[in-house]
Amino acid sequence: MPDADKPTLLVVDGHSLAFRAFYALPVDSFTTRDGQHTNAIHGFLSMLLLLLANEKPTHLVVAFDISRFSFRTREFAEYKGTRGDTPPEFKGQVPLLQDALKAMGVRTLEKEDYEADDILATLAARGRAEGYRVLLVSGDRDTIQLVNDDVTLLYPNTQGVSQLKRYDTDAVMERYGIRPEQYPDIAALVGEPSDNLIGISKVGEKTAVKWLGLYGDLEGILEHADEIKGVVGQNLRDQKENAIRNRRLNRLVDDVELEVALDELVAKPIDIESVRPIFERLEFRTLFERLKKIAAGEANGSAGAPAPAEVVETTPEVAAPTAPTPRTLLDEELAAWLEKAVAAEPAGLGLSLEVIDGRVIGAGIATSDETVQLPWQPGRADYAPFEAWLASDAPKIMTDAKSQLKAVTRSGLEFDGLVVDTLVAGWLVRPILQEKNLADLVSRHLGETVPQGDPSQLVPEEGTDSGAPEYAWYSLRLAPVVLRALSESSRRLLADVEMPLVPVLAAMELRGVTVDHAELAGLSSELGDRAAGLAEAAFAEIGREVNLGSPKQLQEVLFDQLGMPKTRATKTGYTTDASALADLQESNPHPFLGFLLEHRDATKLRQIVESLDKAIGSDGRIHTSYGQIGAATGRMSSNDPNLQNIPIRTEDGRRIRKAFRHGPEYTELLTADYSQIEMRIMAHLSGDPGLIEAFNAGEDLHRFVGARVFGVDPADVTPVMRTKVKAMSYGLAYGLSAFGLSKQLRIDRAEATTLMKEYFERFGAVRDYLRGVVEQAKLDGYTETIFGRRRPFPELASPNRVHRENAERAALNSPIQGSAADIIKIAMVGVEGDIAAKGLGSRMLMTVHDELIFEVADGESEVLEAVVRDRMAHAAELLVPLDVQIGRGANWEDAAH
DNA sequence: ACTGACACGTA
DNA sequence: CGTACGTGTCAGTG
Repeated sequence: MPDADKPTLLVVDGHSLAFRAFYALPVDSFTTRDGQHTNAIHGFLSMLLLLLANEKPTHLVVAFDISRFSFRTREFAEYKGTRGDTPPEFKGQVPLLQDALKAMGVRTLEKEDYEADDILATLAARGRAEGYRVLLVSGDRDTIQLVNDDVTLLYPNTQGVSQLKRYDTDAVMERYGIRPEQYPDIAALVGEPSDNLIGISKVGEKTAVKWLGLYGDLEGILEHADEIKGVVGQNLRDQKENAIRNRRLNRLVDDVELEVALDELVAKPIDIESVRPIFERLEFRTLFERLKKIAAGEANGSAGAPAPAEVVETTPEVAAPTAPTPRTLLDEELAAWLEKAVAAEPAGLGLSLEVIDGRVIGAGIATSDETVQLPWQPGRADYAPFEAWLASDAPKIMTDAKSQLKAVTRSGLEFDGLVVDTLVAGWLVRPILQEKNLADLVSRHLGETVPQGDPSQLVPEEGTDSGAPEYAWYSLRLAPVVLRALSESSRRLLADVEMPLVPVLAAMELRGVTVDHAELAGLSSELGDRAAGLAEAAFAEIGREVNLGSPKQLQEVLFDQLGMPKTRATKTGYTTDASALADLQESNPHPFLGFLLEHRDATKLRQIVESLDKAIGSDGRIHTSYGQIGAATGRMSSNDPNLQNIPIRTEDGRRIRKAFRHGPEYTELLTADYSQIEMRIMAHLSGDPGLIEAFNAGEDLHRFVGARVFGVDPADVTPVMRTKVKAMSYGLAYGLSAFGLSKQLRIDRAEATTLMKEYFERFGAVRDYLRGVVEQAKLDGYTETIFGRRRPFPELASPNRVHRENAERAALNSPIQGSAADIIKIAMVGVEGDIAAKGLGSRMLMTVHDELIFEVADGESEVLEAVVRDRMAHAAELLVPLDVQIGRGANWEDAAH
C-alpha cells in the first residue's frame, strides 16, 4: 500500500509534552480566576490542535505515565532519581488535561508498571504491523530507537513546545550518524543524566558512534573492550556494568498488553458542545475558537490550518554555478532573443538596470541559462524592443527595484510587470533586516557567493560586462527559492501588495514635497537665538559653561555640583532624559533644570529644522526615501530626511509643519488618516463585543470605554477618566504593565493595577486575545498579521528573562502594528491605481504610518477625497468600520483636522 | 572616519 | 518594567 493511502496513527506522550509546555509558558499568564494553573494544559492542547491540522491523523491516542514508579525503578532504584519532586502546579494540571482530552473525544492510555514510552513503543510496533503510518510525539530521547520507515518521531526543540523536529530514519542518521535502532547503544555508553543513568567516563557521542562503526553494537563493543586503547578503553572495561544496566533500562517494551485495538483509536469528529464546559472552566477562549475552526473544517471536509512555514536551511552546493557570459544584442537580434526568452521563462526574466547619476545607462537581462548585456541611450531606435518589453506587463524579477524604477522614470522610460523583488520577498521571509543586498540574499538563500567585481574599474565602459547581467541572473535564480520559503498568504501579500507598492513608492519619492526654505530659515534662527539665551541662563545658574548636549558633563553638574539624587542608571552613568529631569524638578526644584529642558527642546527642534532645510532640493522640494523593508512589523520607514518624525505635539513643532506646502501647480494639501486604527484592529482580532460596540456606536472611543470601565454614563466621563482609559487603551497594544501605566499617568501602582483589572473585566476578550498571541507565537515561533505577514520570534524561547519578556511585548504588538501597515499599504496601491485610472492630476506625496498626504490639482478636491475615502475605508473588511479623517489646507499643519 | 550610547521626534 | 522607526550629538576608538 502506498504511504499516502495508509492510515496515520498519532501517539503522543502526554506527560512529556505537557511538562515541556509547563516550562515553556509563563505560569502567571495562564491562571484562571479561581487560581487554577493552566499553562501546561494550554500549551499541550495548542500543540495538539496544530498537529491535528498539519498531520491530519486518522487515529489518535495520548499516553500517560501512571506514576514515576515502574518496573525500571524496581530494577534500579535511582532511575530518574535526579528528578526533583514534580512541581504541584504541574501535577494538578494533568487530570484536567485528561478531562479536556476526554471531552474532545481523544483516547488516553496508561498502564500500571510501565512508562508512557513503552506504550508508544507498543503502538508503534502494532501500528507498523497493521499497515499504519505512525507518528510519535515525545520529548524523551529514548523514543528515537522506535523510528523506522513507517514510524516518525516528532521531537520538541529545546526552544519550546511546538517547534517539533521531525525525525525519520534519514534525519536520525544525519543528526546522530547512526541508525535509529542503534541509538540506545549510544545512550547506554554516554549515559542519560536526566534519567540519572551514568555512562562510561570520557565517552561522548563522538566516541560512541566511532565504536559502533567499528564493532556494530554494544555487545560487539564490550566483546572487543580489550582492544580499545587509552584511558577511555580502561574506563569502558571498568564501567561496563553501567553500560549494560543502561541498555537494559533504555530498551522500550514493545509488547505491553493494552486493552485496546488500533481501530478503536480512530479520530472522532470533535463535538464542540461537549468541549465547551471544560474549556470555559479553563478560560480557554482563543483555543476554543481554534477548536471550533478545526471542527468546522472537518465538517466540510477541508483541511485545517495551513502548515507553518518551514525554515529553509540551504546547504552550500558542491560547485556553485556561475552566471553565463553575457552577450551584447541590438535591434532584431535583441527583439528575437527577448521573444524567445519570454516564452522560455514564464515566471519572468531576471532584470537589472544599470544606473549612473540617477539615469539608466544599461541593462542586464537573464534567463536561467543565458544573459544579455544592453547599453542604453535615450532616443536610440536600436533599443525599441527592450523599451517595449520594459513597458509591457511581461513578468520581471529584480533585486532592489525601487531605485532602478526611479531611474527608469527619470530617463523617460515606462515600466510594468514587476513580479518579484527578491529583496522585498527575502524581507517577507525574514523581516529582521539581515539581508540588505543581493550578495546577502544569494549567500543566505542559495548558499553561494557572488563573485566580486573588479574594484579598479569604477565606471564600466559601455558594452563591457557591468555586472548587471550577473545581477539579473542571480535575481532570477533567487526568486523561486525565496518564494518557496514564503507561506501562501505571504506570497499573496507579496504579489498583491508589496510588489505593486514598489512603483508607488518610487513615484512618491520622485514627486517630493514642497517645503518653504525662508520659513524654515526664519524658524531656525529664532530657535537658535532662544537656545543661546537659555544656555546662558542655565550657565548663570551653575556659575560655569558646560556642554549642555553632553550627558556626561550634565551628570557632573546635576549629581556632583548640585548634589541631586541619582536618577535611573544607564550603561555609562545616570540618565538625564526629559522624564527623569521632570522628576528631579519636582523633588529638587532648581532653575537650571527648567532652562536645560527648554534648551533641549529648542536645540532638538532647530536640529530638525536644519536638516529639513538642508534637504530641500533645487526644485524646492524634499525627496525622502521610503524604506519598504525597513521595519520588522511591515511598516515603512522614511529616511534622508525622515519625514515621519516631524514634530506635532508642541506649538513650535507645528510651525515646522506649516512650512510643508503644496506645489505651485496645485491648490491645496489634503491629508487623510485612519482614526484609532490599532484599537480597531484589536477590536477585530479579539472579537471583543464591548470594543466592537464602541466603534459601531460611533461615539468617542475613550469616552465609551471610560464609561464602561468606571461604570458611569458616557456623559459623566471626566477628562481625568478619559485620559486614564486612553493611556490604558494605547498601552495595551504595547504590552504595557501596571508599573508602566502608573509611571505614565503618575498614579500609584495600586490604582494602575485596579484600572487594568477593571478594564479587563469589561473587555475580557482583549486580554484573552493578547495573551493568546504570545502563547501562539511561542508555539509557532512567529506572529502573523490579518493578511498573513509573518514575523519570527526566536527570542521568545530565550532563557534570559529580560530578552524573553522584550520579545513577548514585541510579539504582542506585531500583529496589530503589522496589520495596520498591511491596511495602509493596500490603500496606497488602491488610491494610486484609481488616481491613474481616473486620469487625475492630484498626487500622493507622503505616508506617515496611518496618514497619507496628497497634493490636490485644481478642481479635484472632491473627487480626490472620494477616491481616498473609498480606498482607505475599504482596504480591509473588519468587524468594525475603518474611519478616515480628511483635512485640507495650504500647508500640512492647516490640513490637519 | 567609524561606532556605541544616549536622547528624542513621530505613529 | 511600552511597540516600531531615524537622526543628531558626544565621546571613545581607529
